[in-house]
Amino acid sequence: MDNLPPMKSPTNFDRALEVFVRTAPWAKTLDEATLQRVVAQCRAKSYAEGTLICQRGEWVRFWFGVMEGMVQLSTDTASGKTSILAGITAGSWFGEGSMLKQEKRKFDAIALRPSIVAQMPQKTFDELLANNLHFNRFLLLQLNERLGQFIGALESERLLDDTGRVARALSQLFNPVLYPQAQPTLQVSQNELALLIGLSRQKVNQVLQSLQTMGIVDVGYRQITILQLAKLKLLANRGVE
DNA sequence: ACATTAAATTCGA
DNA sequence: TCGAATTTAATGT
Repeated sequence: MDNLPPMKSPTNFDRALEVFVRTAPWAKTLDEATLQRVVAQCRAKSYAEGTLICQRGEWVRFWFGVMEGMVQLSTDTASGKTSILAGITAGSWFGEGSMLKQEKRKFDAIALRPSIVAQMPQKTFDELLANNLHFNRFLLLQLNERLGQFIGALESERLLDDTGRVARALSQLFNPVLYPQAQPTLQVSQNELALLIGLSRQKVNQVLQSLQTMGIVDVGYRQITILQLAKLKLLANRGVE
C-alpha cells in the first residue's frame, strides 16, 4: 500500500472530468444547462493496474468512459484462462449494453493500465436517452460498430491466417467511431495482445516481427506503433468481404 | 522451454 | 536520495 501516484488535487481531477464530458462525442448537441447537470452527476475514479472496475454478474448503475489508461472487457473460464473480448482505450465509453437492458453485467471490466474512468449514473444516462436525439444516434452507431467488430472477429477466426488475425485486432483498435482518440502508439504487451486475439504469445511475436519487417508496425518493449494503418487494414480484410 | 533484455525494486551508502 | 545489485516481467527464438 500505497504510494499512490502523486494524487492530483481534487480540483484538477474534477476539471479533467468536466473537459472529458464536455468533449465526449455524444455531448455535441447538449445545451449548456444540460451539460452542467451531466457534469455534476458524473464522477471520475482512478484504478490501479489490474484492479476490477466492475464484475460479471454485478448490477451496475453506471456507464463508463475511459479518460486515461486502458480497460479490458473479459471473461474467465472455469479452468482459469482469461479471454479478452475487447480492449477499451482512452476516449471511449463502454457498458451501454447493461444500461439499456437493465441487466447484470456480462463481462468483467479490469484496468489493464493505471486508469481514470468516468462514471455516468443510470439516471443521467436514461435522461439523455429520453431527451437527446444526438445521444441516441451515438449509441446506435456505437452498438452497430461493436456488432461489426464481433462479427469481424468471428469471420477472422474462421477465414484469416494468423497474420490477418493480428492485423485485424490491431486495426480494430483504430476504429474511429469506437476509439475517437486513438494514438498511433499502443501500450500493449504481446501477451495481452495474444489474449485478445486468441493466439499464443509466440505466434503473435512472430507475426509482429514480420509486420515490422514489412514496415507496417514498429515493435518496442510493451508497445506497438502503427506506421501504415492502410496496409494493416488490407491484411485484416484478406479473405473477408 | 529457454536465453536475453527491459523495467521495477531493493539496499547501502 | 543516488546508483549499483537483484528480482521480476516481457521479448525473441
